[in-house]
Amino acid sequence: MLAEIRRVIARIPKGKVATYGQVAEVAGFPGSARQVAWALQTQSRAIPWHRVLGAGGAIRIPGDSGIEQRLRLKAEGVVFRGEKVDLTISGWRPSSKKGWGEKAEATAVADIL
DNA sequence: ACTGTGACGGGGC
DNA sequence: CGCCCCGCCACAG
Repeated sequence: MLAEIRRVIARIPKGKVATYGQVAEVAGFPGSARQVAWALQTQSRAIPWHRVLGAGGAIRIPGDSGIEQRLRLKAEGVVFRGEKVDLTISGWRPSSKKGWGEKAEATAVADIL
């Protein structure tokens, strides 16, 4: 479980973000968003933790880490609309077939921090 | 085995 | 917006 979740998060391209629920679903555990959050707390040092947000593009991390997350995301070009991220622009669309979807996918893993 | 706790999410009001 | 409730699941007591 932890491994799958970690793999999915590692695929999120720089400049894009995914939600806890989305990660859980793609990882094969639909409905288990909490486990994604749990995974992040223990694995945060090995994956792009800052690219995972709550539903609607909201930062759910309390305290300074939340501030840090916002800074990191802005730094990589993620578009904010108020306190939340504009998912229609910066939301990650896994293996979207065509259209105005995603281009990079392999660009992610390398640039973690 | 049982209960409480969340970096969660969706639905209803 | 905010609040409540319910489903979810690994983990700590």
